[in-house]
Amino acid sequence: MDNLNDLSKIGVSVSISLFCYNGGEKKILTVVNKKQPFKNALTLPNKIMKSNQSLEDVCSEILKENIGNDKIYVEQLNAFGKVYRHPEGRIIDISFYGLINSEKDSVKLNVENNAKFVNLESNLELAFDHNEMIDMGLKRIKRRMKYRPLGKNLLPDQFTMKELEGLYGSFLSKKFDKRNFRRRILEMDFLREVKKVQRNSRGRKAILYEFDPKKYNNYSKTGF
Amino acid sequence: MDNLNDLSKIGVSVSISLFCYNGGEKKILTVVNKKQPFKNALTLPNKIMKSNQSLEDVCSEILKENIGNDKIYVEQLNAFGKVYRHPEGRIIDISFYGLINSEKDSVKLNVENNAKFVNLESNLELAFDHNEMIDMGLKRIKRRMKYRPLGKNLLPDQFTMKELEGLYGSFLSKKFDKRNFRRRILEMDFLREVKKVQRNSRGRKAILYEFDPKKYNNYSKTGF
DNA sequence: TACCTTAGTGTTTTTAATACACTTATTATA
DNA sequence: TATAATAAGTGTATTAAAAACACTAAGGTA
Repeated sequence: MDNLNDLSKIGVSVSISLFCYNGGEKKILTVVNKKQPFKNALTLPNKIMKSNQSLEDVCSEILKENIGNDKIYVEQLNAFGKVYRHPEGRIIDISFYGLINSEKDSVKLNVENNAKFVNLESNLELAFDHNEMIDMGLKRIKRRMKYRPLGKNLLPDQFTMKELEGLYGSFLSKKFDKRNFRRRILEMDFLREVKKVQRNSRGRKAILYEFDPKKYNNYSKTGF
Repeated sequence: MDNLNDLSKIGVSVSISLFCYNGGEKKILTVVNKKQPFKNALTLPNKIMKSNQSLEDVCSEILKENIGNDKIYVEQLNAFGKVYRHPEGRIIDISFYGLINSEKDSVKLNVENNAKFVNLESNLELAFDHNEMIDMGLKRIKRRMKYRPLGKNLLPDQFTMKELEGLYGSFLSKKFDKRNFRRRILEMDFLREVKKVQRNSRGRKAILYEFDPKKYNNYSKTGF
């Protein structure tokens, strides 16, 4: 790379679409942009990569900075490299998505950055090409959950079948038949019963489940 | 990006795993590396990105340089960003894969680069993390062909059902039952009959098919 | 204790996937 | 020119998976 300096007027940034699912709602972590031309616009948390860092290092940094916790499941999505995608210069972005449960995972939102989880509604508008990144993240999750288990990172440690069904229904935009859903999930055999609890003020107690870590991880790697 | 210059001692390269399928064999385009420490080793064709280029522009450049034709189907695979992945400096690579049919698509192999298609055998060893890239490409193709049609870019314009079956069998490492395969493919309804031809020195004539471009493209976008 | 609310359960029907073997068309050659 | 050899093409029965569907059980409240 004799001429790396000439060629390297390209900055590399990493951004994360950090999804969370709370109270039946899909949310995403946003920060407020500090610079013109998108000053005060919402963006995905992101950071310029430094030459001594790996992509995962930058993810860690972004997560620590914005939620004070980098023990979060992330996966690479896509590189965004259009020439004029960033108004301040030539910056390509390697986009990741992550999954979090904001009760179970410790989260200290960075006040300075105005970090917050906002509802994933269709009218949510982020600066740059960040909407595209979210869409890609959602698509990836949708596809992934058809052949791998999902929930460990998005749900609390223990949950009812109805809550799991709600999660699947929410991400797949689909209403499940609860009998068929329950049967299919239980056949996959990665859940174990914990106990029964009252989930609502009245009505029958629901069975609480948790993921069997070994089985969950196996399926997570190899798919069904 | 006040400090883009400090931070930007990261080079960005693009590489392509260009797959081709000829005579029942999967092949991949390789070039011979010219610099130490991997001098003379086989690598994937790749190029440093310049700041006025998009990722796709670099792909075009790589393709033109090595096969003299950039009208090739490519899709982004993954960014590779380990700190020491490249011995000459800090370079992250955005890896693409592509599909080509070397009869139908015009190909002028770059002699200077020693560009050639080599058989995809398990003992093929490339420099850098390029084997990882190929593996990822193959996995992606495998997954993709389960819910989208495949073949348009890898087969000649007209082909027999047996040839299509061979392609699927080769990429999925699976032997198909020819009756079931034929039924499934024809039900998907993206092929049309052209005529019958003698494919071998003897035996019954085979039906030649071609892809119906509209239907193929629809399924290609939306999946089955 | 009756009634309202929520959780949990089985069976039937439909659809998709798999397994399986012979017939037809054509060429080579006896 | 008949026949043996080769390759292409075809249909049905079985099995497995997905979808449709409605009642019973448990607990709280009035």
